[in-house]
Amino acid sequence: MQGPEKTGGMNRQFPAWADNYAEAVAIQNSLRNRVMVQPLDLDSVRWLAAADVSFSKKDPRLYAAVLLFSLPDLQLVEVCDQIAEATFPYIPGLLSFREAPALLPLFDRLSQKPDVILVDGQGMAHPRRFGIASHIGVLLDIPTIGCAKSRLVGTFNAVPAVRGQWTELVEDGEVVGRVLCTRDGVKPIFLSVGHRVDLESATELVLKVTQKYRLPEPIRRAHSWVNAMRKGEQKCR
DNA sequence: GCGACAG
DNA sequence: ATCTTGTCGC
Repeated sequence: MQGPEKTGGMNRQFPAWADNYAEAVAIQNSLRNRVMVQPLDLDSVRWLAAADVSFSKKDPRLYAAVLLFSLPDLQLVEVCDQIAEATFPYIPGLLSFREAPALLPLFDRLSQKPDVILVDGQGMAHPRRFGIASHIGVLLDIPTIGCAKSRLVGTFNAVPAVRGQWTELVEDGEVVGRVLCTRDGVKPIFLSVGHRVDLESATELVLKVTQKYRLPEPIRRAHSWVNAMRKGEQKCR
């Protein structure tokens, strides 16, 4: 008799996704070339979405939500959420295989197609230039921006704690993102291209939707929403 | 072999 | 990310 199999931490079936590390990496390598880096006309952005996932250390359930905001008023106009079973573990570099399956279905339920999506994680600032923001962007073919709270890869010079200041995030001689200070006196966030945007457009848009706090308002609200879901609260607004 | 390591 | 209590500061 054997105890629980330790095959590397991976779980069972995952239809359109992956069953193991090697397969997941192969999928990333096959999709990475679809990423488009190009300017995004911010004046044409009417609908902006933010996606996030929360979970407990205990149960394997994922609390996922996509919030839709109107611009330039930045008002929350719609929320689509769901509780899904986690079928893939968290592995640095493979975050999308854990969280994206729970988020993608939610976009189909939105009444408006987002002009851009803010994702809590990296875009091209990733070992294979294909973080969760890029993955979601390519699969939906919608512009996406990676907004992470910490670094996955790359080196950078310290950023002055002044709103709007930024330094380049570099890996292997490539500029993979920006370390951006969104508010005076706060730690910077890690911005990177997800899909169909460039760093200039991403920086401008993120600063535009970052008001009183360190994180962009849509990301904050999404984070708050999924956390409330997990705690079984009703305070959503 | 030893660290690093989005969420 | 989550698990946790108080605590320092505007």
